[in-house]
Amino acid sequence: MAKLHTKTVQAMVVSHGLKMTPQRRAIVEFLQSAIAHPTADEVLNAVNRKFPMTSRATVYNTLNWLKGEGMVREVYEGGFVRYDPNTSDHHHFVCRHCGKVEDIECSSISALKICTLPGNPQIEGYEVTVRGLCANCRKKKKS
Amino acid sequence: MAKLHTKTVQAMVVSHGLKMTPQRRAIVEFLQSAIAHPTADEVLNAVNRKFPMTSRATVYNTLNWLKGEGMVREVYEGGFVRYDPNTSDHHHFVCRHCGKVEDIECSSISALKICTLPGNPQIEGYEVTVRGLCANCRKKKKS
DNA sequence: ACTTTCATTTAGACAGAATCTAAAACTAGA
DNA sequence: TCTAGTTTTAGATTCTGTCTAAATGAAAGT
Repeated sequence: MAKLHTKTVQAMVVSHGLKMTPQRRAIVEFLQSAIAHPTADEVLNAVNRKFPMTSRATVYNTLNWLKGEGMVREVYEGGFVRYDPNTSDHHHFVCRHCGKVEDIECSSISALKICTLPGNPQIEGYEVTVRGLCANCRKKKKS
Repeated sequence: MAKLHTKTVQAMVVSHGLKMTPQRRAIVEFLQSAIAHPTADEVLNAVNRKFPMTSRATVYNTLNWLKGEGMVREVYEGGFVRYDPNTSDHHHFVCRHCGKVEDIECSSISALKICTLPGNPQIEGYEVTVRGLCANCRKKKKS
């Protein structure tokens, strides 16, 4: 599964009869370069550094569209909605102390065996949130 | 681990030098009887049916206190914060069609083996969100 | 049962996040 | 270049959640 890519977005935009704009491009590019999981506000600030007049509405429209197309994931942790540009199958680690959200490769976790669930729903996937103390906070606590 | 229980809450309240009020009781009772995972607003509406003057602040205060005491869990799905009165260790199933959130017993899922994560953080627990089509939506799609 | 104390409730103000609107600007294709 | 139709923008609006100060009410002692 591909990570968020400008070309992919461009193609997606065109195939939907939409238009590629500098703002959309800037949003996508920021998301690509983001190491962490930015909030909508962080995206807005970042894009504003490039296009000082970008409005909140544009950022939300674009994020929601990307979400709808499955090109970003929404992650809610510590009372904030964050956007995750990594759409490849993966899980999350959340630090209970600093609140940081880190990606976990699928391969770091054993596959889940899900037995029959009540009602027998159709299972399409799953994601795991691991909680604990991140390396940094762990070190700080010790010293 | 116990589910939310009026007696437990009563004891907890007293042991903290707090006071048991009809509003708190109504909130707890509604959470107990809730099959689904109500939003703060749904709690407010439900409690207002019994005590028409209950204010938003009271509901949030109580929910936050219960959360702080570990007597309810916060769950975020479909853009909404929900409250889960089931504090026993369990996971969630989310229907991609109707958005319903259902509890999954721990025993329905095989234990996870988490290999060494980058940075070697201290792992304290994990929760799983299974996604798919619930029994109801599955039936409707077929017909 | 009465009083006192102090937590709690209330309504409404407030703050922040997200959505909506209508007019202006722009993209992309002809 | 021109045009049609999408997108952007600023600001208004809505919604969630928090805060405040005044009024209320629970619980313990009398």
